[in-house]
Amino acid sequence: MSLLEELNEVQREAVEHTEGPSMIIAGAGSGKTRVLTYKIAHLMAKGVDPFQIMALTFTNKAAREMRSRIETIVNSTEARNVWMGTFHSIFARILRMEADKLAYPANFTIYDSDDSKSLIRKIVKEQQLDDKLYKPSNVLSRISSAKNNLISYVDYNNNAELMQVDKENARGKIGLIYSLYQQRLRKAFAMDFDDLLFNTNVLLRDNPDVLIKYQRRFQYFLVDEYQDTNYSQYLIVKRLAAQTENLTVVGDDAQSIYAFRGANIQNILNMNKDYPDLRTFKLEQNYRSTQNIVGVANAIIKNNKKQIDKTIWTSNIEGDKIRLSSTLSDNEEGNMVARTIFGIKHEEHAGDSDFAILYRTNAQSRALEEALRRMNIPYRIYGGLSFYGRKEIKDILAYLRLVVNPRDEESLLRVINYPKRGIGQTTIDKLKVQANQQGLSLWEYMETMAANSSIARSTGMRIVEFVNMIKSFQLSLNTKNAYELADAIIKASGIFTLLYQAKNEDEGVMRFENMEELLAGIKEFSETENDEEGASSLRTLDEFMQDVALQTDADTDNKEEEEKVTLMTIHASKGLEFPYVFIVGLEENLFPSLMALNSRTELEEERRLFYVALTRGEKKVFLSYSGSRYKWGKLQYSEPSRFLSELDPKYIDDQTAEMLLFNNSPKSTAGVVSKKPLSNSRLKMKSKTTTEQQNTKKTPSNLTKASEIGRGASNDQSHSIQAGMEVFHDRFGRGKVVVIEGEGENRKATVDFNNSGTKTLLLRFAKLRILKQ
DNA sequence: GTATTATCTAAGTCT
DNA sequence: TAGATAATAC
Repeated sequence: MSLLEELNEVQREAVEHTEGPSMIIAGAGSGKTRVLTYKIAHLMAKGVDPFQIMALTFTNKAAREMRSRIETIVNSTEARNVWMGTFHSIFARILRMEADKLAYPANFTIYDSDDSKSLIRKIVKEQQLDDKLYKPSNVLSRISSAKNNLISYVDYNNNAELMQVDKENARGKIGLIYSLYQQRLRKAFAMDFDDLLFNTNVLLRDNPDVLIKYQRRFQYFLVDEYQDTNYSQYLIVKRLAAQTENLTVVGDDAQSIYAFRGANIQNILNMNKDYPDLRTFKLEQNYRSTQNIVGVANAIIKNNKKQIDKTIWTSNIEGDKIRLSSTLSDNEEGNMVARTIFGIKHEEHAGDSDFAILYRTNAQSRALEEALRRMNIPYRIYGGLSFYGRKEIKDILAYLRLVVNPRDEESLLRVINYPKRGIGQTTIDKLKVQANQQGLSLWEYMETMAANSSIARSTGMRIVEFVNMIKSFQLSLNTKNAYELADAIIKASGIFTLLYQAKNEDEGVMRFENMEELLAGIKEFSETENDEEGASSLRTLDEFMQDVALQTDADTDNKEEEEKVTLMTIHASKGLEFPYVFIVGLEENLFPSLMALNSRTELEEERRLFYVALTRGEKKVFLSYSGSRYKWGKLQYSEPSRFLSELDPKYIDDQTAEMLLFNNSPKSTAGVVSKKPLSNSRLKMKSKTTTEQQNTKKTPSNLTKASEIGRGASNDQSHSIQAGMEVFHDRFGRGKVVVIEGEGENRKATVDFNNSGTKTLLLRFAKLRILKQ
């Protein structure tokens, strides 16, 4: 079979092993997508009905891409019949079909985490709990991890251990909040993200007929990024695949970066316990990156204790070394990255889309954006405040959601007085109380008001008007297509006028355009044919809304926007590759994150994250850190990441010292960069001791805190250094001071180093130690 | 009930 | 810094 010829031996074996359980341990860049794609193609070529194949991918976009590649390979559009997508989207689809078994309507709403948090905030308020103790995000993550481990709210409240832990943390009411939260979700006909998986498990557990139906329907299961599945996902797969055990999982323990949302690496490690017949394939040849990149990444990941034994190698060229640079501020870091991109574009004829800038946190994107804009380099940011996260989009979507499911209370409250229609907080509070007394949802109560014409108060009239408006939209749900209805909603609700008028304000134009973009998206949806039901079927708003909650930035295709530099978090870059990769902000407390320093497991996850970042690069990887950075509006000084000292110097082109001087403009008073050598760890220890000596009584907790302004800037010895002295520099070694210039902050020394030549160093950075006066 | 102003507070990664 | 909420004035 010709399609197999394009695979290496292990890849081919993995593809040809179609019956029974198999696990593919796929190192970074080893062609796992290729194997998955070919395996599905191979199954189809063997005559397996594509309707019997379920493939769970990490993003919906990945699924789409895989699908079109399969279509090319097998030269047929049959691949569209493979069920392919993320866990959340595939099982949301199944839940909608089987909703009645769970006493939900098929058009239930999916609450995103903002909805979830706002609901929790309300519950905390209603229960008159301390909102300092019960922060929505904390409570939600507690609930979320319970759900991911299939602990229902009833189980939770009956679980002595969990209750004890909460009590000890002075958060004994989390069980109660969980219960109320679930009840409110149900009342709103809503599920949160975790419910999609939780309820799928409930569905398959409590309805043997349904389970059997899907076990028969799907004969082959393929799961990508298996290292990032949680218990809930694991059990769904296990249940569905129990009949045929034709299960292929692909993953790499070294790239597990989602433990924070319940991903359980044990799912990979325990595969052979669950499936004694398991065949394991190891893909160890990296086809993506240069030897230098593979080498540096391997050296990094070696610092983690727990991992599956494997050796990633490549026959690619050696390539350039990984360049490490430092700057004084985050803005300069941005400038440096932009300048480098500009240079490479011209020298190496690279396109903008060949570059990616990866960072640990979304907040870091701003300085980079500004720098790219200054250099006229087109870019696109993925994640962060994504399109669907913008206020104007959420407002519109809230209307659309409300029309599809009027019991969706989050949406109702969002738009009941937007645009302003004279229904204020006091009215809403009254409505809530009355609805509660009658045991009705807010919407149901408002409906009875509409039917009951005896209400004459002007506010009552406004409520009736609002209810009637929503109801009139509902009447068109099945007669108008999604676009026609959405357009009508925007106009009739007053949103269009409001945003049109706001066009004069600074942000207004953007908002209006965003609204237009959303409408264009809905229009496109309305005009595409429905795969399953043929061209005659109307594409309704109902249908459109089903996908929206699970749409992410990574899923949106950007046809005309191809040629742009990509900015994203490392998490979002998983599975992607770029010729040139910049990893920025390699600083303590940022990467690794401050919050990950408490435990080895968390720190190891950060290290895997670094590994993922490094292995995105094909040709060149650039690392950088900055001596200072704006965080929450304040300037904070930062120290180089501990990961830098783990870099094997033989792969590194260290430019940090040069950068320090290069960036030293008299104006810039920002920043303290403590130079740390990467060449050997003993030296590193030494430098640390000197730092500690300077700050008398530096407690461990101080060490982990971001240094405050003004602290650490002092260097006792730097003031006493004079020309003629013999000094020691951590990286350049011994040398003799030739001359001292400048005052205070800008005091610098020209030093003739024994082995490194003559350098001019800013004393406040250089951390010179005096050897001989 | 609403508009304006003051104050608070968040602070990580994602479906 | 910026978004959300609380307090205040109208």
